[in-house]
Amino acid sequence: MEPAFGEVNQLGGVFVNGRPLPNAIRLRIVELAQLGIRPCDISRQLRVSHGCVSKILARYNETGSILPGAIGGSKPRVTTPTVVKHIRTYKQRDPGIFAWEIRDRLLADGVCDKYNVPSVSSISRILRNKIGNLSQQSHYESYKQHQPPPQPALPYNHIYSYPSPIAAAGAKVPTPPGVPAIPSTMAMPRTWPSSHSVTDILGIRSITDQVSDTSPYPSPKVEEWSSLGRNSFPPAAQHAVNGLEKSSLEQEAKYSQVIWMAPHSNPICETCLLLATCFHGQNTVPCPPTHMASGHSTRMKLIKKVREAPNGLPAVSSFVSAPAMPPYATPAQVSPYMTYSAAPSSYMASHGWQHAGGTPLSPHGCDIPASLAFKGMQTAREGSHSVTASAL
DNA sequence: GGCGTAACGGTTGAG
DNA sequence: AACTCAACCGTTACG
Repeated sequence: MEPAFGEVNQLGGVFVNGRPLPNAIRLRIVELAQLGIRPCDISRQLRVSHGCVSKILARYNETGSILPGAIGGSKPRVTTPTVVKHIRTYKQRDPGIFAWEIRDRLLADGVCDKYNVPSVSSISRILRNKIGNLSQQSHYESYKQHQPPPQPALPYNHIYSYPSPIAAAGAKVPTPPGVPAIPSTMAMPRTWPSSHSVTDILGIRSITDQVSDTSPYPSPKVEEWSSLGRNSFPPAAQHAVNGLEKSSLEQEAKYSQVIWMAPHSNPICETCLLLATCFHGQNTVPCPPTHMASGHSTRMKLIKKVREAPNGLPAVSSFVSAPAMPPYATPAQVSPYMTYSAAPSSYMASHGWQHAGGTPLSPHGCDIPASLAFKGMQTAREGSHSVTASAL
C-alpha cells in the first residue's frame, strides 16, 4: 500500500520512500546543472538531497538518461529452454563433453554471449537435473516449443534505457472520446543512445508549438510543466490523488487534469515554474511584483520569447533566473502525489521506460514523456509541429 | 562547505 | 493468490 503522503527530507522536500522522484524534478536537476548551477545549489533549490542530485547527474552524464532504473521484476534466467536444448544436443553428440566445453560451444555457436552464458556450475546442474533424464525432459520441451521463443541475450534492465513510452501508452490506455489520439510524432520510438540536449528534454518547443497566447486552455505540455510545482495543487484535488490505487489512477489523472485547466489562462511566473518553488496557491495568481522586480517573467512572455527564437531552440538559460530563490511553501501539507499526478492520461499513460509490460500508470503522473528524456532531441523532433493531446 | 558513496528502509514486479 | 527476492528508489550520514 502506498503511503497517502510522502515524507519530508531534511531540506523540506517531499519524497516517497522507495519511489523515484518524478521525472519533472529529475529533469530540472539536469537542466539546472547544465545552466552551471552547482549540485549543492540544485539540491537546496529543489529540496532534493545532494546524494540524489549527485546520483541523477552522474547517471545522466553516463547514460544520457534522466530516467530512473527499472524497479522490480526478476532477472531473466540464463538457462532458457533454448540454452538447455543446445546443451542437451551437445551432450547427446558427445556424452563425454565437459561443462566448460559446453560453455565454450554455447559462445562459439552464438547461442549465448559472454553476458548471459551459463556458468560451468550452472551447466553442470543442467546436465544433472535436466539432461540426465531425457525421457522426462522431452515432454517439457514439447510443451515449451509452443511457447514464445526466448528472448535473445539482453542485459537485464535494458528496457528502461530504450523507451518508447508513448507508443506503449497508446496501446495500453484507450483514448477517451473526444480526445485526439497522440500524434505519431509523440509516439515515435526512440533509439538509444542518442545525442540530445536538455533544452529539448524540457520540451520547450512542445509547449510553444501548442500554446496560443490567447488560449484559455493549456496544452498537456503546459500542465506537465506546471506539475513541476510542489505546492501547486488545489486542496480540492487531494481526495482524488490520495489513497490512490492503480485501478483508479487514470480517472484521477483526468480529475487532476480538470483541476489544472483553468489556472493557466493566467500568466505564470516563469521562474517559479522552472524552479518549482512557488506557485501562488492555485496558479491563478500572477507573480507578485517582487518576482517581476527580481527578474522573473511570465509564461506568456516566455512563450513569446521562444517563438521569436530563430531556430526554435532557445537557450534555457535565458529564461531562468538562477539566483532568484522564491520562498518554498510548507511541504508538510503537500502530498507528493499531488505533485506527481497531474498529467492527462491521454499522453501520460505508461512507464514505458521501464518494463515493456509494466504498470501503465504510476503515482508519478507528471512524468514527462520518456521519449523526451534524453540528451538532445533535435533530429527526433524535426518536423514535430504538433504534439497536441487535447484538453478533455 | 561540497561531493561521492555506503547503509538503510522502503517499493516493485517477474518468476 | 501469495510469496520470494533481486532489482531499484531517495535520504542520511560519513569521510
